[in-house]
Amino acid sequence: MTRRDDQKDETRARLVSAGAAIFAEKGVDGARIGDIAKVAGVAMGTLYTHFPDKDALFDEVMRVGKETVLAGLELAQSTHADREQRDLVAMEGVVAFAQIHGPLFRLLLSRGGGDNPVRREVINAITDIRIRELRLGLEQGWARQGQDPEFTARCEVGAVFHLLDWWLDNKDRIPADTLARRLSEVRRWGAEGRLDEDHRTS
Amino acid sequence: MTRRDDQKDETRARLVSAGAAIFAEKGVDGARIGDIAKVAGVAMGTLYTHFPDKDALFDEVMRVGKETVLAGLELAQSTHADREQRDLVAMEGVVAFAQIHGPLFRLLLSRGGGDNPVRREVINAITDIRIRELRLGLEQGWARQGQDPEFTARCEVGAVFHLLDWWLDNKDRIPADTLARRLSEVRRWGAEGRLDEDHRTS
Amino acid sequence: MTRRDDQKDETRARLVSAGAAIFAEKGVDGARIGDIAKVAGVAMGTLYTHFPDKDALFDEVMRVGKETVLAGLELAQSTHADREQRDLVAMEGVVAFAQIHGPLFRLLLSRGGGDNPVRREVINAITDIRIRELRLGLEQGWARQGQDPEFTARCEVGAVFHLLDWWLDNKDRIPADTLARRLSEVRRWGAEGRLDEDHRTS
Amino acid sequence: MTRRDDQKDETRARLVSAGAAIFAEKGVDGARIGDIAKVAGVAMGTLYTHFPDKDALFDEVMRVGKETVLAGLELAQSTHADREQRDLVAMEGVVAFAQIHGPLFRLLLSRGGGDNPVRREVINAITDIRIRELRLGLEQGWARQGQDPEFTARCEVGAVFHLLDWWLDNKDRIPADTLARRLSEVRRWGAEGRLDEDHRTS
DNA sequence: TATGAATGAGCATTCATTCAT
DNA sequence: CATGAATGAATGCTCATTCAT
Repeated sequence: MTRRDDQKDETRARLVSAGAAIFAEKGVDGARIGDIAKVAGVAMGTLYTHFPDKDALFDEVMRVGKETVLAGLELAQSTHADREQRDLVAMEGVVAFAQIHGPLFRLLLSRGGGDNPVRREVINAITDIRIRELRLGLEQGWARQGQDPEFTARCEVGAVFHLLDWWLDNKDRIPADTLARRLSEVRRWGAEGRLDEDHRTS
Repeated sequence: MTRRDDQKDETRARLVSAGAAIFAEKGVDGARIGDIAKVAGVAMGTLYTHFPDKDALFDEVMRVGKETVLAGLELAQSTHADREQRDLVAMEGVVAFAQIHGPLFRLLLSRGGGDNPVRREVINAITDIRIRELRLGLEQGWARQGQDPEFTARCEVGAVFHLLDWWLDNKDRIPADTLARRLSEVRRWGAEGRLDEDHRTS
Repeated sequence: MTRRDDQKDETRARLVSAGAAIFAEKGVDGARIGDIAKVAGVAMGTLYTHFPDKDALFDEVMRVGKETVLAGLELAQSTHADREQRDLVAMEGVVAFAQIHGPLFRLLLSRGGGDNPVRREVINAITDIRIRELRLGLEQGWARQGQDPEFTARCEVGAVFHLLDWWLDNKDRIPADTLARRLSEVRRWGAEGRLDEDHRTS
Repeated sequence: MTRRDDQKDETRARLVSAGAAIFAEKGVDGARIGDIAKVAGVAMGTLYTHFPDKDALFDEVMRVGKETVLAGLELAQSTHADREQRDLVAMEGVVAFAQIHGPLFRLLLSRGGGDNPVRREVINAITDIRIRELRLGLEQGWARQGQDPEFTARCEVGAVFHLLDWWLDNKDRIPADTLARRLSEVRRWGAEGRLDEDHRTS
């Protein structure tokens, strides 16, 4: 890869990043190409040497966001053998993502972005991971019997994302690590019907 | 109130209704004044004899939506003396609202509408009602001890709205009354830590 | 004439008066029918029961203004036998008109009103009166010999109207009666080439 | 300054020029952006890459007009040492300006343009130049004693501009050079109270 | 490839005029 | 006749997209 290709990729990445910021703040229809270019530090025309039009940039922003989120989740899944630890790490990961990429988090996972299909894909992917876990739990006996794994999973996802959305505007109310711990407790209570002594909310 | 004033109010109401439909479908920036006028069955100029501009119509749509939602909730609160019954009626009400005003529900309560302050007001108002209930429950002993009422309430609200949002695209999966029952179970489990035998999910 | 006709004429007169004010302030294109109706204290539709359209109202405003100005001038002409007295009265009349109908004065006689034909008619009528006087003066020997009456008349008219226009924004600089006296001196100097001792500027 | 910047300036200049023509003909409110763009030979949107809105273009038209007029006047002032010659050159200059930029002349100096502040600035600037000359004349003895320089100057300006305005519609009545000569005679008579033999109107 | 001036279709908004009451 | 809500053509302005440099 030549220096020129590097620069091209760099410019493209900055456009995607700027697009994420502006799309997240204003929505697709509210976003201005000129604003995105300005934030990216390039001329408006440059955007069109990398993407055919506004919608293509938006799609790319969503695609990159999706990959980032799913990669993070996969990492959290693969890290620990212990279930409770793994859950906690997963929640810490999602809290960190929300903290770092606030607007992108909202675009992808809470509100914003409207009916975008990629948004559904991400949420479904996350939900499916949890559904599989819960099914395994029912088999292995650690999951609360009688529950519908899909229903439980969607409740969890809704609760977690809604709380993170609220937290983004109220970060001073709860520290990030406390929030992650509480979220993993919520999930355990919903999934297993018990709270581990060590992590019980004081 | 003369016949003429009646007609004026009627026209205004049709504009708000049409605005709700179009704004909910396309968002503020995506909505076209011409589409709203067409749906309302009036000329484009008519909109401007009732509202100074597009944003003012949007604000009014949100305001009316907020009042409708809160009025329905208050009604559900005041109806039954028995807590479980009251909860079920409340969930039936919110399911019915989502079913009838699908797009408006999303605009006000799930995604869409972006950062609108009225949206926050509605969600906070609903959350506050639940927080007060939970505090009462802690005093009266029926609520699960050790919980943070605000945290529980936000989890519930997130779970319920997320599920309703999902259900709007998957109505064939669960009948409305079953959904309402399950939602009230979710809330009971989260708040009280028990499930009544009669309503346990099969 | 019945009471109803009286009222009709009254309404019409108020529309013309309001039109004069708004047209003078904003010009024909800048004037808003709604503003004129508001100033006249009637509904917008009422305007159209008296005049076919905006231009017709403007024409009427100009026509009435022209008649008022010319009637005042004719009055001043016919009042006094003595030439100097007559001139002074004429200037006093035009100063009074500018003072009372400031905006209308500008519309008709100085700036504003654009290329309106009535405006030209008024100015030409006023100029013609003076041209006839000057021709008489050349015959009778009191007018400065060698002058072109038309040229002199136009200079006088331009000077007088320009000064009045300036005075309207600077009424505190010169009292109305002093202004009228000075204007008649200017005209005498231009026409006769002499200043009467009694009226010389102090 | 690159070729590209040159083109941008060229476009801007054409917009100002076209704006002058259309504004002068129709007034600010009567002017159509589409007409200005058509005359300038550019697309409507181009106007907005150079000026924020219609009023800003109008302001620029007036500003450029003011500079042009004042530059011409200054040039005439500085050219000749002899007072009578200088006056004649000044009048020839203003007649030429009216002849070449007829509508702009009216916009800036006679009627049109309404209450525009730049219009006042130009007229006041021109008047002030003459006031200073007359004060000098009173000191040096060549000006008619007993006059108020400000009053005289305003009369002159009014007379000259009114005659030029009339002349624009009646160019066949008087040749341009004769007009300039007569205007300078008018000014000399008003200011000095004498007419030079050589230039006396035949 | 990068630029940004130019483009022009698209849109929100205005406002003279109409007409049912 | 008076009213003012409704009308819709006209207009100013926006902004995604193009293209000459």
